Amino acid sequence: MKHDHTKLLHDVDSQMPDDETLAELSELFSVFGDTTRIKILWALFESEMCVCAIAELLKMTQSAISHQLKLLRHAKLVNSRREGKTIYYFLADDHVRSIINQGMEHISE
Amino acid sequence: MKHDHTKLLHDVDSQMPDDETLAELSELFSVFGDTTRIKILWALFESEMCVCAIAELLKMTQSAISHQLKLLRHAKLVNSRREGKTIYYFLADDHVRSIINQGMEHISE
DNA sequence: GTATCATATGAACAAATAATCATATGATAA
DNA sequence: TTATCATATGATTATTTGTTCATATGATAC
Repeated sequence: MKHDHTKLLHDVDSQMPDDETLAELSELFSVFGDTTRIKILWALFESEMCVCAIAELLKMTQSAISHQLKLLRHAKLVNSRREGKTIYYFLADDHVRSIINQGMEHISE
Repeated sequence: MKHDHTKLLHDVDSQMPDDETLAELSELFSVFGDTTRIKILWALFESEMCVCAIAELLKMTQSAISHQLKLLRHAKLVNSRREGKTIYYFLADDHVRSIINQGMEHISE
């Protein structure tokens, strides 16, 4: 007979957030799950930056950076402001820092 | 003339961790960036669980869960212990909770 | 208006990834 | 040892994802 764990399953399931929330959560983390985007976020720790500066920093095309910034914007991790032709990107809030800091703590052990 | 930002780039670059660290960091976050794995981790918040219980909880095959647990193990987010035929998985440390909590804070705004 | 700089975006393609299937390993009980 | 339960793993496949290329938009200067 296979072993039973219906009681445990019920307890655990009752604490589990709904699927939509968990999907949002994993989507958020997957935004952090790319080297290019992590580098962009880390750069913005120091200062707001325009797209072409980020591209130059990471030695990547403007297009690639722009595509990634779009994802970061949609995840509400960065915001932008226009100044003439230039668009400056900056961190949306402090969660970015704390999430990345927690991640750094984990890998530095 | 294109606009210049060599000074900024130098400053930002000097604060940037090395590529290897940033790669590790993004790999860590990409482990959180999947619904199945987030569900597994959330389940383990409540209690250690054996593989077949997790599979039953998430209504997925044992194989799929086992593959994901492997990734979680390699990221050092979970550990396991054997008890007879059964293998119990549990959270490796408290970073898992704090990272997920920070993520939850961000999406619930 | 035209030219140019800065950025955004759609399509296409290559690489990475998550689930499935079949099978292997490892432990226990008979 | 044979049968069974619990888990792991390799190969395959469908889907997702990141970059590139070409082009579009939007602002400024002339």
